[in-house]
Amino acid sequence: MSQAYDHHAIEAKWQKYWQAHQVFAVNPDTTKPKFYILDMFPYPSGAGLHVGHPKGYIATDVYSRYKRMQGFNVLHPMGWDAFGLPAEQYAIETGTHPRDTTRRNIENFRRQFQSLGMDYDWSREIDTTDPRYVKWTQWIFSKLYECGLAYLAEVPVNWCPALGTVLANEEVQDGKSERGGFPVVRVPMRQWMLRITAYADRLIDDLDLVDWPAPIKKMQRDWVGRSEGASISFEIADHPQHSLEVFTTRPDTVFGATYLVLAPEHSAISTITTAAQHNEVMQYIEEVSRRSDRVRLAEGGEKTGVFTGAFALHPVTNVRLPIWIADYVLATYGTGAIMAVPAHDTRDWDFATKFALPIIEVVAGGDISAGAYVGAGTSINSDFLNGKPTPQAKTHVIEWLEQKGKGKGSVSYKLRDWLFSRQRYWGEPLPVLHLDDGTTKLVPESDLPVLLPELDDFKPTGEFEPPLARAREWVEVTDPETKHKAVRDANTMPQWAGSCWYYLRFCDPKQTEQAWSPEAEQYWMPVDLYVGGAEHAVLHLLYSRFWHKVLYDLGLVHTPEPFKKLLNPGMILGYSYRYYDNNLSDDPHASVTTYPATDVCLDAETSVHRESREELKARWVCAQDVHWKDKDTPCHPTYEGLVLEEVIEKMSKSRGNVVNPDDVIAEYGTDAMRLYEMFMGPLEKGAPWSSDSIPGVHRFLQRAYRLIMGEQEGHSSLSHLIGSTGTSTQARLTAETVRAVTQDIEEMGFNTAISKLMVFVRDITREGPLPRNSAETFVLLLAPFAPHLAEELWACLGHASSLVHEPWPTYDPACLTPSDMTIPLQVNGKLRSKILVPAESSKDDILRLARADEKLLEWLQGQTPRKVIYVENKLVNFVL
RNA sequence: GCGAGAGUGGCGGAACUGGCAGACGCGCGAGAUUUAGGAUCUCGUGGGUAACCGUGGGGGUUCAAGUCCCCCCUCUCGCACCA
Repeated sequence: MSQAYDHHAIEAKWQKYWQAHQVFAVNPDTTKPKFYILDMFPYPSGAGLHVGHPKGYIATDVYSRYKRMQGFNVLHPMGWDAFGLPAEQYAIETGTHPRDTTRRNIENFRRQFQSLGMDYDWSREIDTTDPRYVKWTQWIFSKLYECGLAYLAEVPVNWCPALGTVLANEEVQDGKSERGGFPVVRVPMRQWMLRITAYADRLIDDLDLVDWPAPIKKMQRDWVGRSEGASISFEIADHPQHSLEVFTTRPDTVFGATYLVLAPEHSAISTITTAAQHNEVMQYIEEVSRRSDRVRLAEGGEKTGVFTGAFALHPVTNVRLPIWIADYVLATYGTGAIMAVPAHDTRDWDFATKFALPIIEVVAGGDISAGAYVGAGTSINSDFLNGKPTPQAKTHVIEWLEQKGKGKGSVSYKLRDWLFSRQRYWGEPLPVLHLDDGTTKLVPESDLPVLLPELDDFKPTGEFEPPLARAREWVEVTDPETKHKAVRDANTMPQWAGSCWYYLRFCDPKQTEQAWSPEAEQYWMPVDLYVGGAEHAVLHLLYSRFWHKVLYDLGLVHTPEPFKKLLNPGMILGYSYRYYDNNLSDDPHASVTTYPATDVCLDAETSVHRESREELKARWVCAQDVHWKDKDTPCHPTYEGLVLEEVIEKMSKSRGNVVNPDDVIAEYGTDAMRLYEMFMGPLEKGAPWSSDSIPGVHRFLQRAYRLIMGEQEGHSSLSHLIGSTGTSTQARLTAETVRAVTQDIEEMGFNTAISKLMVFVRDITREGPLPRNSAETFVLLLAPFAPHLAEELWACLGHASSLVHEPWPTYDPACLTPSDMTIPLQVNGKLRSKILVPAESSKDDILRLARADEKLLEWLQGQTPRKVIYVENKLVNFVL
């Protein structure tokens, strides 16, 4: 007996059909209502897609197919964020040009997407490395430059010698590079910066305009980190021409300031440090610069610092306050200097306690001997502020400082300007010329794009010189205007650049005269639904909002925000199997001792042996290779008796827990794979992949196939279908399924929508043969989830063309009313009986029937209920 | 440490404003039909012999609590000296 539902044949057939008939091509008719649904486009990595990736893509595919059937003109595009380090790393190792690697990877990704049956309009495909795209990325940079939002600055950067490049703060974790885990040191360097801080307030305020998950909004607000306070100027004893600016959010505590602290990088240090303290200070600064963040972290916040020998004068009392240097003050926040109020700031309290500095209480309400009191209260020991509650004290002291010219109200942000240069090859060159006189100018728009020079060797130079600098004839040019010698900027843009505006290019991807036409932008923007991982909660989403706002100010886009609604699909995780060994250097010839996870514990961030404290390294066994001693005991395949630890974590090659969608599709088909990923649970929730559950959804598809095609094998016979709408029960189930599935899709509740389709297939033929109307309705409801099977069934039902543009089914609400209903009867809130009553029963009818119910009477035992609660058409509760 | 979210059968998960806890699926059990298939169908499946007990634990509000209030525990994810 052959399998009736041949997913291979059906899926191949319809994917071919869709492509041949261009059914997903965007409709140029701009009078129709539009819906722009966007996936965060992927970086086409060499590993290809694993089953964790498609979850969000499948969800948008379901939703966009649904919207299309609802009559919307849907824009659902896909493209490639194709610049990036891995292709360059691969080029360094193998000499393969990143362009070739990228092209190959893109082809593989496109093939995988197509095999998933995605409804993308491939004619709108974008590749950020395409010169036709790079041109406009550079053009937008030019706009930023012209607006004064791009500037060169000497800033301390994260230099990673192993990668030969500078990394953004976000790419450094615990003092190591996020990619590769190489050590990172801080070095000053001349860099392009983008003035995102100029938009700080709007990046916070305009969050009110978008429908995003609350946690993401909060993360963005915190990242921008606006805080209001005052900057106060302190004169320095014996240096009348110098003063120190500090920023504080608690100017009301100014009378509690007992010392000042400068960040180790503060520029005033060399001026004010006394001869006696000079050596100690220099030594401290040197020490701090060598200390990685990781070491700081391990110290658990223990304060360190050194006295400069200098004193500042309190702006009100003129008391001499010692000036210290400590690394708990950050150079990059506020003014890099603080007034320390140990009584009311935890960090200052710790520091003052350690170095025996005075602590003066100036806000009542806490116990200063036990720790800092950081709450609000009434000012004390504070001269003209005494008796004032904190908010008034703040306002008052700011007024006083402003009058005396010793300070002013001010706002500080955690957000810093965006470091925009990378010393890499595989990125967009910055369209800038450096002239002899030290000035810079843009490459004229007519000369864009500035393309990458061809290189034979992609290795970083290892010096503070980008790989592009090696291409001498590319770097050395003549300024087309002045005919003077000039050099090209040899930096490239960070990977974020391309993804900052791709959603605009999708509106008009083939445009050659401009980045996008105003008409296309006007029609398609904003993105109605944007779906992608929460890992981009701050960086990508903040950067692209920033660019968008600049473009908005220039009148190039018509909405202040690019993404109306945002959704973060949860990650699909994998089971991986872990043990440890002591081969820290990965030496293949070393003699290695292995340990099970039970022997290992964590010391700060490092894995160490529970007893010997020897440092160990985690190792993983590929899931397929695990030897199962019994069903709960995974063991190492070769090291006898080594029990592995089962961990659920993000899928990655290094963990050996990757499931390839190609394999799943080959076995169960795309429709089953899509259905499984949507059925796993709520979209936003992460869950481990479990291949065991796929046969379940595959069975459902087979049942659906047989339901429509009939039980007969070999040939399709639809003779079992009846023409009418069937029994009232069948009509109701059909209407109810339309209602429920529609509502669930609207709410992105795909798992429950699928369960309702399952109920339909199970129950629709209980009372009689399948009515044609129910069959067609069901096929249309199934279409967004299992589009290939649905198309096949639709065709078999006698339709000549694809169902992609069929109207979404509707229902007659009158059909929903059942002829009777079950009313649960409770006694004291506990379910005791149920009665079946006609649907149109009144309250009195129901109560009368309830009181007559035999089971209930037993429970009442002749007592008269003290109270009877009736919930309309829901339940009756007798309270004794 | 701070912030956010989540704890429901053997498992993934349902349950709109408080109103029949466990939809649907996996797994498991029984049967039917079969006899080389990862097949199909039907029935059953929270625990307990029962009364009863059951949504992380403990209190509370209510006729009625997974849902509301208070306290506590655990897990996951962000942030981490931001003055």
